[in-house]
Amino acid sequence: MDCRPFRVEDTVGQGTLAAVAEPKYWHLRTVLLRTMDTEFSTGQVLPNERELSARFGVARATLRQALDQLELEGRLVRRRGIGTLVAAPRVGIPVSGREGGRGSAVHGGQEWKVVDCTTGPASAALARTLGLAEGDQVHTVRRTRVVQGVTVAAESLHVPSAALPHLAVVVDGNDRARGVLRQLERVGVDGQSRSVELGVAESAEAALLERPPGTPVLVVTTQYAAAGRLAAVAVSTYRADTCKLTFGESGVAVKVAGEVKAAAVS
Amino acid sequence: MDCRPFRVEDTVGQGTLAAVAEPKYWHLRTVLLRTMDTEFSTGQVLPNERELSARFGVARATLRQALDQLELEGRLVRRRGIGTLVAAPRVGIPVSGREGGRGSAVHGGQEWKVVDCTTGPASAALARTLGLAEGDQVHTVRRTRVVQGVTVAAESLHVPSAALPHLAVVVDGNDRARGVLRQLERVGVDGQSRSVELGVAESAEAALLERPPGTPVLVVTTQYAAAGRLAAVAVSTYRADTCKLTFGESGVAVKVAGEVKAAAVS
DNA sequence: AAGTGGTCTAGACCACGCG
DNA sequence: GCGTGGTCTAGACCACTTG
Repeated sequence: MDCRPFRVEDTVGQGTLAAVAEPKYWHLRTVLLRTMDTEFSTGQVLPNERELSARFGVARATLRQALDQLELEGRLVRRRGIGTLVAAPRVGIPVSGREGGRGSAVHGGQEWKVVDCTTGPASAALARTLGLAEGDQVHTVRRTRVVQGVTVAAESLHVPSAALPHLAVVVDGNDRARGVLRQLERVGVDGQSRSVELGVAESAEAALLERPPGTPVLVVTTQYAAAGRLAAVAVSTYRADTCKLTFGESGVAVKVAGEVKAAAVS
Repeated sequence: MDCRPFRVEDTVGQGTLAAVAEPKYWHLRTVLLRTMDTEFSTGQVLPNERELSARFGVARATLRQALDQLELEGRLVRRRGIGTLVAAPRVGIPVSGREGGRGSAVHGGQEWKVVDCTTGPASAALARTLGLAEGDQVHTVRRTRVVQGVTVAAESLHVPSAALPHLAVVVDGNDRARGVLRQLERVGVDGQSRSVELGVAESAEAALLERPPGTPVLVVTTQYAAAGRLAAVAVSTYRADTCKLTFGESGVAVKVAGEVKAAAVS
């Protein structure tokens, strides 16, 4: 195929030496974005990088810089050996107490798949966030969140042993994980507080997310409280390329289905 | 100065042809991160890029790829003409109904600075999110959020004219903005629902945030409801490099001051 | 003027997916 | 084998800050 829509005139020259001399890659991004919106649809593959860079009269590295931006915005997916595809709009992923899975506060629904469960002394950083002394025993459940067949998040849930007095320590692996989660349910969770920040997936999480290391992720840190005390801390890393985190608050009964494109509302 | 801590042996060779042949830039990132954590402190400047790339025996572009990662994680700040600095830990920014400014639901506190206010027909995308017909009149208040002297966010608050029947239309600029905000207060807000996703700052927001275009941002979309109807939509872009968004829920009285480093809890 | 990060180039080779 | 994106190089020039 030829994929005519991309034309050289769009970017070359840039004639008007007015403006503030926008970088080439940024201008290129804008042109690509416009063309994608008007001439392409979800899942379609763009011309390959060598082709595009030639067509726009720039070095391949410069074109890639533009594609990097679009990928960060979740507008592109690049697959080695395949090509560059127009991405589907981001999926809204509920991250609220009442909505994940079956409605438990630690959202133990079927969306979550336990990877493993370990118990050991807390690192300095972890002890600090849990309000423990360094070296105190902590259960750690690693699990992934799978939505519509796609792994969208990896999580480490840390629970001080002291918070689960009735847990049989003999069981191991998935059984123990189940035990920890069930016990945590039983303890009851009064409330929670969360934070969201940008991060990159290290090798371990990256593998779980089926992405290369360095993949941008939204890091959600949740503190679960029980009886006024901190009962658990979860660190969840959501794939930033495909996820839009939603925090529903139950009082709202607005039934607007639309999605806001940040760009479109500027 | 010499900045000895960075040593060549850390990365060159990588001898063991075991492992999965980690990319150089990723390994470099790890080495830099470790050295920064142990030998440098907040605000300190690293050796310049040409120096570092020479010291590690890689091309400057490769070194920059590693620095790009660290910058995305908020560990580095690069200033043209100055150098590369170790960044301060991210600031926790409350994004909850009760915590911003003076406690109003649309957080009208002194942290927010109105930039301008316009009224005009809604674009197709905006009309959809507000549940209006395209072309319906909408007030748009642009403002920035300044925390401790730093502009951390830019926001566009969209309110359908129909939702504010008592607004005098004659006033303009800041007066109108104040009017819109006050009227919105008066209407009352029952609840709200939010989403967070990754984006990049376009030129307009980038300027407000005092960052170059393409800067990664956390896009927070908030829907405000009043009497069961959607009364307003706010699209806020927070600087991803410096901000950690916090969603406090009032029931939690946990007083743990610590911060979780995602990396440290893996 | 000197030093810094930011942009851009032209080319090479590698790792992956598919026919 | 071939085409794709991913990595890496060596070098050039520009834009910005500071003395």
